[in-house]
Amino acid sequence: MNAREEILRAAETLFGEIGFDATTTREITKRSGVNKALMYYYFENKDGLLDSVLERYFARLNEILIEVVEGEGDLRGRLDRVIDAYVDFLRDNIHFSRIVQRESCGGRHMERIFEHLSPLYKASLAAIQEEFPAARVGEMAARQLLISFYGMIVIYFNMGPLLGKLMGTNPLSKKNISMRKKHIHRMLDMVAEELGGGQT
Amino acid sequence: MNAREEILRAAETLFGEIGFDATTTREITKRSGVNKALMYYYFENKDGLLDSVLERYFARLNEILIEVVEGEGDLRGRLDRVIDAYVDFLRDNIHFSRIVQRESCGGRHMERIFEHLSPLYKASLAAIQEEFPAARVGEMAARQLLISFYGMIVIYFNMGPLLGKLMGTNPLSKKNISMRKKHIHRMLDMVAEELGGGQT
DNA sequence: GTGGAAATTAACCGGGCGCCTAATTAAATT
DNA sequence: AATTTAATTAGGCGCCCGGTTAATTTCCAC
Repeated sequence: MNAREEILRAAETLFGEIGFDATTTREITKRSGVNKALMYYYFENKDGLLDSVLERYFARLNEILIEVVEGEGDLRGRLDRVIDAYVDFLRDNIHFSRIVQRESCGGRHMERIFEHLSPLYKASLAAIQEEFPAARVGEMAARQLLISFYGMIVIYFNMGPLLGKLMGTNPLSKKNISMRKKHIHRMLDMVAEELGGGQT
Repeated sequence: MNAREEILRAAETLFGEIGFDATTTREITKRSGVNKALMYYYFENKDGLLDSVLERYFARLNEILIEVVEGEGDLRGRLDRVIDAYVDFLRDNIHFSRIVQRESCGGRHMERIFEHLSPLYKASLAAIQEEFPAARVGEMAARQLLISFYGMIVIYFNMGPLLGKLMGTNPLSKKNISMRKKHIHRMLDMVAEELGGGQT
C-alpha cells in the first residue's frame, strides 16, 4: 500500500466531489486509511497537495494530447481526434474538470490553473487558425471557436450528477458519451463547412 | 442603510469571487459593515444566506427570460433574444454564473441549484424542439444543442479573470461581449441552416 | 543482528470558524 | 409619555480546522 498514492487518490476524489475548501485534511487521510501526519510528510501542506493533484492531471492530459496531435493525418482529422481524446480523458478523470472549473472561477488557486492551461490555450488557438484560414481574421473568430468548443465539452462533465438529474439518464454511460461526441463533431463539421477549412 | 441588503450584496460578491466554503461569516459582515450577529437575525444560517442569494438571482433571471420569451416575434427571433438576454444577465451579474457553476459541480448545494435550473431546462428543451423539428428525433439532438449553447454561454463568464489572462484582453468589455454574442448567434445560424428550422 | 534512514504514529496546539446569548438602542404603536 | 416591537450590539462558546512534534516502528544494507 503506497500511502502517498492513496492520499493523492482520496484528495482527487474529495476535491472533485465537494471542492478543495470543503475538504478537510482529516477526511482525506481517513478516506485513504493513512495517518494524518503522513500527509504533511509527503506534501508541504494542503495547498501543496492540490498542486500535486493538478500536476499529475495536467501531465497526463498533456501526454495524451501530444500523442494525438503528433499522430498522422491531416489537421482536421487531428482536430477531431483531439475532441475524442479530450472527452475520453474527462470521462476517465471525472474529478479533473470539476476541480479545474471550480478553481478557475476565482480564488487563490487561479494562477496555478492558468499556468497549466496557458500553453494548451495557445497551441489550440494556433491549430484552429491553421485549419480555418477564415478564422484568422483579426485572430478573433478562432478565439471564439476555441472558447465555444471548450465550453461544449467541459460543461458536460462539470455539471456532473446535476446534469444526470436534468437529463434523467446517466451522462457518463457509453451511449450518452458517444452521442455527446457525435454532436460535437457535427458542430465542428458545420463550422468547417461555413469557414471552408481543411479537406474533409 | 438596509442591513439585510448589504449582507446579501457582500455574500453575492464573496461567494462568487472565492466560493461559498472559502467565505467566512465574519468577512461577509465585515465587508457589509454590519454586526456579525445581524446575519443570524436576518438569515437562518450561512446555508440559508446562500439560499436567499440564489433565490434572488434566479427570480431576476426568470423574470427577464419570461419577459423575452413572451415578447412578440417568431420562435427563432425569441431564441436569439434569449441568448442576448442571458448573456446580458450574466454580464450584469458576474457572480451568479460562478456561484452556480461551483455549486453545481457537486457538494451539498447541488439539490438547490437543480430545483432552480430544472424548469429552465425543460422550457428550453421544449423551445428548441419546437423550433428545430429535426431535433425532435428521439428528443436527443435537442438536449445536445441545449447543453452546447448553455456551455458556450456560461463558460465565457465562469472562467472569469482567468479567461482575461488567457485572452490578454478584458472579456467583459463592451466590444468583447458583443463579439461573443455575435459568435453565438452565428453558431445558431449554422444549426438552423443544418436542421432547417424556423423561417429566419 | 545491528545501525541508520525512511515511514508511520498518537497526541497535541493555537486559531478561526459558525453560531448564540443577553443586553441595549431605535422605531413604531397607542 | 408609556409600552411594545424591531433592529443592533459586544462578547463569548465550543468545535474542528490545518499543521506540528517527538517518539516509535519498519525497512534494508551490511
